[in-house]
Amino acid sequence: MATPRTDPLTLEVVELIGTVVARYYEEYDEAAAAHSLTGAQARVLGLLSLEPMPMRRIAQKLKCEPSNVTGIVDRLEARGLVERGPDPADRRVKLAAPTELGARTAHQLRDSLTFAREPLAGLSDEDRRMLRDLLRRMLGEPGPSAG
Amino acid sequence: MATPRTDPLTLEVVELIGTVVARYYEEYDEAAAAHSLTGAQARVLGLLSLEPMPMRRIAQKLKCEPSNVTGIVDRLEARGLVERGPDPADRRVKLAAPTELGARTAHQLRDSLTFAREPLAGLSDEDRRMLRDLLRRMLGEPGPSAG
DNA sequence: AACCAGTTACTTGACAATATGAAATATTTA
DNA sequence: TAAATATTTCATATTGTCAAGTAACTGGTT
Repeated sequence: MATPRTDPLTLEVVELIGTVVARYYEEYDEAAAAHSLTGAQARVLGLLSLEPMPMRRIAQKLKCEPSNVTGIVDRLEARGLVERGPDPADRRVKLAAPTELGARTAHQLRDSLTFAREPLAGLSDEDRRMLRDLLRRMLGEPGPSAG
Repeated sequence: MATPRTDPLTLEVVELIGTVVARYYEEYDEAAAAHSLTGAQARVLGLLSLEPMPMRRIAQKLKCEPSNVTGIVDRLEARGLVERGPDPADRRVKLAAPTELGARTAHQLRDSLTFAREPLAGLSDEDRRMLRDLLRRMLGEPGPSAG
């Protein structure tokens, strides 16, 4: 296990990633707050705006207990952003889906995530491609060349 | 406002960063849980292991209300990981510092953050330098060439 | 020096949101 | 029928905000 724990270059990259993570969360919560949503609520609403899904799957995506999702969806439903409907294939399951208002809110939320866009605007296309490839390799994703 | 919201390359990089963020938090919380610490507790302990500081400064670093820090440090103190001491220069201030056990725990925690190291191990030195420079520019940091 | 107003640091209390885990209900599956 | 699954409810802990309270510092005045 000769992992290079003290390699200064690695440490610096780790710290930079930590900064990226912190700023990402900060901006995400700010954007959510601008719509009077908590971070968790915004995340669930964003998930559902891509695709309605059962409560259990939300819990899996969020990596939390299903009982926790009940409360979050309750609050979103109370605000008219999400609706619970039956699953025709399984009467135990409840499918959560955004209302029209919820879909609009999710769209606005996505638009207001400036962090993603603005700093990247400072990079050239070439830079962005490079960054994409490095992140892909870091995450162990195959990338299109392997597909 | 001609922000390129739909530029596919930008969107992909944004999504990759989102994945990095998610994995970072996941591993951080796992590492913390392995020491029976919550994420917030681990973050505060990590902060203090770099440098003891007043309660207020912890709140600033965490971007939360000082009253919140009181509870987190209370719990860390109850477990013998952190101690509150007086600030000789200002008797209103309480300096939080890790105990020896706390310092050891923080060190182990840092060591178990494999996400930081392992994926980076898949990158060459050249790659890491490139990633560092791109992240730096993305974050609007000057970098050493400007220092 | 003493005093007083305003500010600052921290804590406490009330409350909401998030999170877990155990137990209950309804439904599906074998 | 028995076991497993999806969801909810309840008890409880943590995290977070805000308002109020206490202690201590600061600056300006005598």
